[in-house]
Amino acid sequence: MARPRKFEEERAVDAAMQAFWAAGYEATSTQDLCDATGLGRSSIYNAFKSKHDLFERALARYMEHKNGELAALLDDDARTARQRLRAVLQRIIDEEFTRYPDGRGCLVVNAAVEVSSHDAPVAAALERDYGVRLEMLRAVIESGQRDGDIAADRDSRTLAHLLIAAVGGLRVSARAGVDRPTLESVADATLAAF
Amino acid sequence: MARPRKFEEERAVDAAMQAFWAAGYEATSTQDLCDATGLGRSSIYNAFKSKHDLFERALARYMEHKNGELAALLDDDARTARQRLRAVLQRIIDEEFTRYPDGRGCLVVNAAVEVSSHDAPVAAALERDYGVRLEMLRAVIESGQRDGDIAADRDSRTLAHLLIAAVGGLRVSARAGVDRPTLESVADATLAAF
DNA sequence: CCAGTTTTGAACTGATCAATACAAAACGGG
DNA sequence: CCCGTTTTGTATTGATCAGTTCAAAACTGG
Repeated sequence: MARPRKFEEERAVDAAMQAFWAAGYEATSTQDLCDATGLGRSSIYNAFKSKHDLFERALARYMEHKNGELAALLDDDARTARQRLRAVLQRIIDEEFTRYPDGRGCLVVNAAVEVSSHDAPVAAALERDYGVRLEMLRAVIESGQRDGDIAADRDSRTLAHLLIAAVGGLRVSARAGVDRPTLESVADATLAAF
Repeated sequence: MARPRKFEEERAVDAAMQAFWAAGYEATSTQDLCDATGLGRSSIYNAFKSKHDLFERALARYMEHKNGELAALLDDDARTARQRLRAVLQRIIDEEFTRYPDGRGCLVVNAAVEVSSHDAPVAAALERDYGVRLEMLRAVIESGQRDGDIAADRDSRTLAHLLIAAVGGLRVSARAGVDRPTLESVADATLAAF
């Protein structure tokens, strides 16, 4: 064959993801991507078509990772459906204030706001990802409705959409400077709609 | 004195606001600002310190305008408090799908997500603006509680925070591709928490 | 150890970035 | 009408932008 690649493509995508996540798409230069990945420009442009292509890969990887975390949160058999939904909201708050205290937020939300309207492939990826999360949440909500934990007369799809919107709302509010105890009371109040 | 300015500063800020709103802060170049305002570079840099300064002015103007619209919506004496809150959510949906069908969304949300974490003065402006909206909504919610329209045992501040979060959530969901009827049912479901 | 293929680093592309320099043009008070 | 001030258009700054070129280095199957 030939000379093997010295880096793992996944590691590079991970590093690029961190860069895009921390600074946004436009504000991340190709030089930033070289620094973040530790690769030269040739290596990056050899492995990926363009900055945009690398962003799509980074976004897809983020979605994969975060949806795995969401599935794990929703799989907790020790909790009621309602408690699981509350745990999802709590996770968002923990991310915004503890896990990522630098204010980077969520790459999916950032991409939806910063790039989706100017970028059809990214918009399509976001729409697909939304559908995945919707189905995960709908399944949990319906199980809660069977258990009598969540009002059975409400449309489970609508409630799933509502929970996703609540996640987005918490994230935007956190970026606007709302403090943690306030967001926790907002999360509690949100569940009153379920 | 001397030669008078041929343009009105407010008009220039308005035009810049449109540009930032449509494309985002990073993606708007100073040339774009010249094109949008119809001014030369010298005129812009003579009237404003920098691109960043012009952005702050544009953001402030946006907030002023939008908060005026919000006040008008909340002042409708013919509606109950709950109906006014629903009208606020409906306005967001109408903006996202009808008024601004190009997907530009809300400049405040865009700024919160794209720039606030890297930009202290913008973050401070967003925080102040949040406080203004919070007080307007809290006043309406408390009047609804006096009328028996909104459950009086809930904390009015928390409900106001919740409504602002709902606005942010609707906007993010709209950017992620959720359709209009779905968002309207989400808006209805949100009010079940009040 | 060599032929053939791929990766890599460094230099470089033209374009565009935000911002400035400077002089000519345009004005108002006297 | 003209002096002093401000605005404006043009040209330009050095830096950085995303992306390419190209040859040397690195590797593997034979």
